This record gives sequence, C-alpha cells and structure tokens, in this order.
Amino acid sequence: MTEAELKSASELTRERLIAAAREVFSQNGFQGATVREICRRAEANVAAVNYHFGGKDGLLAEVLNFAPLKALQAANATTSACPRERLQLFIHDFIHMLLDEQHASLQCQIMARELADPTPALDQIVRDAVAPLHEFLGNLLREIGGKSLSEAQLRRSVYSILGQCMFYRNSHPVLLRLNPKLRYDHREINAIAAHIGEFSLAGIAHLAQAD
Amino acid sequence: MTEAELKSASELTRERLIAAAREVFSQNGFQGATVREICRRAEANVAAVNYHFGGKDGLLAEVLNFAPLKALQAANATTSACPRERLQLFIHDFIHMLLDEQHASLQCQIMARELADPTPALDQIVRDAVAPLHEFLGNLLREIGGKSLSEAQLRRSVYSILGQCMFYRNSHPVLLRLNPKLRYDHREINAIAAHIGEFSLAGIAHLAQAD
DNA sequence: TTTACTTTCAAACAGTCGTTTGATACGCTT
DNA sequence: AAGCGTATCAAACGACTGTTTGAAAGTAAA
Repeated sequence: MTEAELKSASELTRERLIAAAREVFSQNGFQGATVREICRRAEANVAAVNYHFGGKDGLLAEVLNFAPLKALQAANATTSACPRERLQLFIHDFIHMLLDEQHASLQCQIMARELADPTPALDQIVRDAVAPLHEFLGNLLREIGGKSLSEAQLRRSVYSILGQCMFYRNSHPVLLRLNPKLRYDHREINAIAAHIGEFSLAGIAHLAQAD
Repeated sequence: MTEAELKSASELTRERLIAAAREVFSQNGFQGATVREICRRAEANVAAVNYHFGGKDGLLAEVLNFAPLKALQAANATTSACPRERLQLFIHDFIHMLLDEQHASLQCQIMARELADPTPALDQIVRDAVAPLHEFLGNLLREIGGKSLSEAQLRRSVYSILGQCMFYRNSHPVLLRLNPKLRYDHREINAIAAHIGEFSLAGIAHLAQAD
C-alpha cells in the first residue's frame, strides 16, 4: 500500500487484529483460539473485536481470504505447459501454500484446519473455495486421464491428490514427533511436491490405461 | 462377556461412561466434548468422571484402545498373500476402521481426530499406535518396491497412502457438503479402498522403476 | 443390626469464555 | 475553543467449563 501513512488509527487496529487473528486461528483453530489472546497480540482492547467485527465469527469471516487460492488456479490455467506439467505446478504451489511458514498464507492454513472441524464459516469456505478447487483439479485430471477415466475414478483421484497434500498439514503434530528434526524449508517442500506429483501421475496413468 | 450379570454397579457405570465418551469424543473431538454431555448420555452424575477416571484426561486415556489397529496389522502379517495383495488388504481394513459407522471402532476415529489437534494423549498415541503403524506400512512397501526405493521415497509413500485414507475421514464434513447423498456404506468403502490400492501400487511401481 | 467402605448425588467452586457496558480519550469540523 | 461522532478502555456480565465437596444412599462383611 502506498497510502499506508493515510490510514486512520482505527484502520490500523483493524489490520493488527486481522493479522493477529490469522496467527492465533492457524495455530489453535477457531475453537481453541480466544479473542483475548488475539487482542493481546494485536495490543488492542478485548472489546475491539466486537466493535470492529461484530464478534469472533465476524473476525473469522474477515480473516478468511481465498484470493491466494484463486490466484494459484488462475496462474496455473494461463500457462502454456502441458497438463501433466500443470498438475505438478499445481501441487507445488498448493503444498507451498499449505506448508511454507515464511511465505505467509495463513488464511489457507486456517481453512485447512476448519475443514475437519465444522465452524460457522464452513459452508462459505466450501462454496467459495473448496468446490471450485475440486472442480479445477477435476478438469485438469480429465485433460491428463482422457475419457477412459470414469467420473468416480476422476473424483477419487482428486481426493487422492488433495489427501496427500493435506496430510502434511493435518498430521504435522504427529510427523514432528516421529521425526523431531523435520523442518518445512524450501528444499523439503519441493521434494514433497515432486513426490506427490510423480506418485499421482503414475496412479492416474494406471487408472486411465486399465480399462 | 459371559459374566455380565456379575458386574457390580460401579463397573457398569464405568462402562457406560466409556461408551458415551467414545461417542462424544469421536463426534466433537477432545476439546469440543464436555464431561456434562458424556455423563448425560451415560445417565451418570457429573462427578462420576472424576471419581472413576480422575478427570477428563484420564477418561480419554481409558477410551483410547489400539487393539483393533494392532489386530489389523497382526492379521495382515500372517496371511500367505503376496505383498501387493497384503497392501490392498491393509488399505481395505484400515479404511473400514476409519469410515465404517456400523462396525464400531470409534477409538480409531477419536485417534484420527486428535492427530491434527494435539491433546494430552498425543504422545501416547504416537508412541503406541502411530509409530508402529508407520513402521509396519514401511516394511510392507519395502517388500513391494524393493531396494531401488530410497528411504525418503519409502517414507513419503507411506505418507501418501495414509494421507489418502485419512482424507475421507478428516474431510468428511466437506465431502458431505459437496455431495449430500454421500454415505459410507460397504459398497462405497470397498470402492474407495480399491481405488487407493490401485492408485498407490501404480505410484510405488513407478518410483521403484524410475531409478 | 451394626459397622465400615464404596458409590452416587445435588450443589457449589474457581476459572475461562465471548460479549456488553458506560465512561473516557481522541480526531475532526465549526 | 467548543461541540460531536468515533474509537478505546477497564470492568463487569452471564454462560459455560472441569473439578471439588460433603452429605446421602447403597453394599457387604461382622
């Protein structure tokens, strides 16, 4: 923003609250997060959340932002690469979005958490983000697998890819205990993405040729 | 139990509490579950949980039971089937354990929930159930993939399979919204297991031959 | 029946939660 | 400087949470 210095104090606290909420929601989930902790990190009063967002629910809705996920799909659709390369690119970008702690896309990490544990915002998340994502990935796999893939095979292959990606996020606490020196740096993330890409392309190729 | 009529009233309330706790924990997670709701379903007093189990944590530890998961691995290891068939059998049994709502193995569904959201019992779960499971699956994949699979490839292939299986449980709320008529009956569960088996065997075969 | 022990119960406790309140301080126009 | 709408604040509210308490009820041996 070039007009950063024009922002009112009110806008600044709003943004501090959103930033803090992204941290706390992504770390503790919606249920586990407390507005007091969010306000403490934002150096704001406890009442600020209700004043600016109408409540904890309103803050969650404001915090969710599907733009990075949309941008990922848009960028992917406009490349000139072949479908198989586009799948590997998608997996690469998606895994980065889910795991990379530096490159803050906490919004998607929050979303990933809420998928398993319904919150007031789950319907919105599914409608605006998850459904389009599944459709996008389905279309991409259709290009790769051709017409020999049944609708059920296509749908389940989408699940297989998303399941592999989400595993690293959802099971992070477990993987850390199994392998304490695990770190999601760029090298590790790229290796994970490459693995899922190869593994899945082989799986799809097999399904497409089998019948 | 043949000595059911011999059980004291105290033992009966203990068992009612455990059964109720399995339901509530598997539906709402450990955080979301309340001892009052558990006691209400068990038709017991609120203080019963503390009297019999020392607290909510103690009840969780008592509720967790890894016997079904161990039995699955033991049965799998003693078949005379080839490694590829054993993998498909494992996936079939594992998916059934995670998804089948009739055949009550709520213990494993509770465990699956807690993997993403650390609770006081996570260390115990990882040590006694998850680590042996990963090792078991790793050994099985080693038999299938041979020596050409690197340790990293082997480990990530284990993650790929578990990730695909867990996806159907962790993303159940989402999948229900995407496809309201989805039901995890035996036909659907068998189809899911067959898909993951084929998909994964192709992926492993590709990794094993690629280098 | 008396005794000693275990189990249940209603009630309350101490703490945290999200939210509300009414007063105070601020930024702005007039 | 006065006035006005906005934003912040400490404090409290009511509704939960897991847990504790002490009395009542039940159980079984002496």
